[in-house]
Amino acid sequence: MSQIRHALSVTRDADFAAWYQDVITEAEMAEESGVRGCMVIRPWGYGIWERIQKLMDERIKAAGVENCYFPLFIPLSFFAKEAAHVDGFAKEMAVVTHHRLIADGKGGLVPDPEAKLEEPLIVRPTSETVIGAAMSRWVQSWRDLPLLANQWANVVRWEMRTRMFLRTSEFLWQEGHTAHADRADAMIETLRALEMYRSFSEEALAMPVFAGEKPENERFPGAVATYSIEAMMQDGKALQAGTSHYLGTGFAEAAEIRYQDREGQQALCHTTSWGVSTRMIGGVIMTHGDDDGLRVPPAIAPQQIVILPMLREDDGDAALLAYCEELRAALVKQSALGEPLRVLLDKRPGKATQKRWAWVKKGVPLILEIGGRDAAGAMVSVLRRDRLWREDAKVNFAAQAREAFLAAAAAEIEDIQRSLHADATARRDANIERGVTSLAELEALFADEKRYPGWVELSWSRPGGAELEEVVAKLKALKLTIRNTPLDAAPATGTCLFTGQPAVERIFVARAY
RNA sequence: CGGGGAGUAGCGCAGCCCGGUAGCGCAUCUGCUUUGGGAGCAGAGGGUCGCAGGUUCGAAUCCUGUCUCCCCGACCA
Repeated sequence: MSQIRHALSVTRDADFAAWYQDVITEAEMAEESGVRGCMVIRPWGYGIWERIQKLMDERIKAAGVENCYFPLFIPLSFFAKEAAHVDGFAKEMAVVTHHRLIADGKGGLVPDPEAKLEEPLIVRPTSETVIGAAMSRWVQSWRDLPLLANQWANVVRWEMRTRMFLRTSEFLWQEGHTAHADRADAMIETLRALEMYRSFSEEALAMPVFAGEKPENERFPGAVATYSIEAMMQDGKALQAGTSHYLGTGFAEAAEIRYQDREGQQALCHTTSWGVSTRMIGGVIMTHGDDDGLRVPPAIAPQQIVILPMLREDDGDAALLAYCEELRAALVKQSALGEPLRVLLDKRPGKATQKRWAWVKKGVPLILEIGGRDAAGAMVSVLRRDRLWREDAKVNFAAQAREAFLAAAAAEIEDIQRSLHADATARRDANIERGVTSLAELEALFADEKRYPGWVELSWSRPGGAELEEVVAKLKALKLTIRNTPLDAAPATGTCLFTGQPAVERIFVARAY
């Protein structure tokens, strides 16, 4: 087994952070842009994002939410209206202060002091405030509610430390914003969005997650309650992959989103917001990637099957290409996961082996290498990306009769989707410790700096305020954070290992990205 | 924002300490031979050494500033 010559130069075991960077580079997903914290998303990475967009957008629309678009720039005064919101974002904001450049006399350009804006504009870090302003115009009567809006957009947060896809200064996302007549209706929407994210993550990304409520210290600035989906990466750390917030009436008060109820009284709306971003792609890399690069779940793979003709640059190529084209045509008539198969015939010149390793690193689910003998004998040579190596350390090609392969291809694509999800779920569940009942046990578990043991699920008394701050500080000493209170957890048992009070619920505790 | 490391050909790097006019591997191109599983040999092309100043007869190399990236911390829907 050790003779396997992997496609990447860094393994996950040797250096997980370097491996993550290497996958992104080698799979040609994204690259440096030269602008601090901002990345160029290359076709393969953007193709995955387009798949995520398409499948998520269908779910959003199915829930009756309509897409719209709001400005990139937000007047500073809009933002200043909700105090907690300002506090949460003030330190990481890009601000536009001028509208013109002039020559500095040294061959460069500087902002023209004469062209200073009356009121600075901030580049949106999130759009609650602008969308709130629109909602206050759109909502007049109880008949206008609920108001369900979403936008696909880019946002900017000037983070101190950035990592490709996981935390970039600019990122792409969708943000849903809704207004409701009362708390109950808004909570239903908040939890609907959370469940949409949970099922999307499991079904489309094949990434198992726990959906639950964040502790009060982790709430979105200005929110009354914040919910998240949390995924476990292969290094055992947690990734918050999506959030849904119940905002109460605070934002409605700031933006004056009011309606006249059935009794003729003015009332404040209850609002929600929810979003997922390009961070999900980082989650897919760290959930499914291996030492040969990315493995893309078929549901979000820009191409699910790549056909590589073994071109010889001779007279036989024409017949070989005709066979491959005919194979492609037969495949795209089939459907898997509810959509036609996405199949690419890679006719570019070059050696088939080199092209093969490029596709392996990109993680395309099925690779077909077709030579002259396959064409003559009505055969295909099939390589499953999720089962790349044989026991003897050779690449795991399976020679199959063309007809047999065609009959099974769609099922095989669906099997890869299932298999990636099953593997990720098994790995996650094997790395959750549930037997911790005291702080001393928790500390002992994380005592070894070299070996991070994964997540801990434990029971606590859900302290708040100063008492919670103490708990957070104790966990911080172990580099741990509270991820969420899973909605489907077993009932809490015993006493809280932090406060000694009777436990009321279970939480996940983990290191996080 | 603090500490550490780095920026030299498309990619990965050496050269820097001790200034003398640009090098290696992979990739690319050409030719020949191979080729059913990550080919071999020979030859060729490609770089204002991150950027801006300074010192010097001369700077990839020394000095100052600045931008960007990576790691650790702080911060962080």
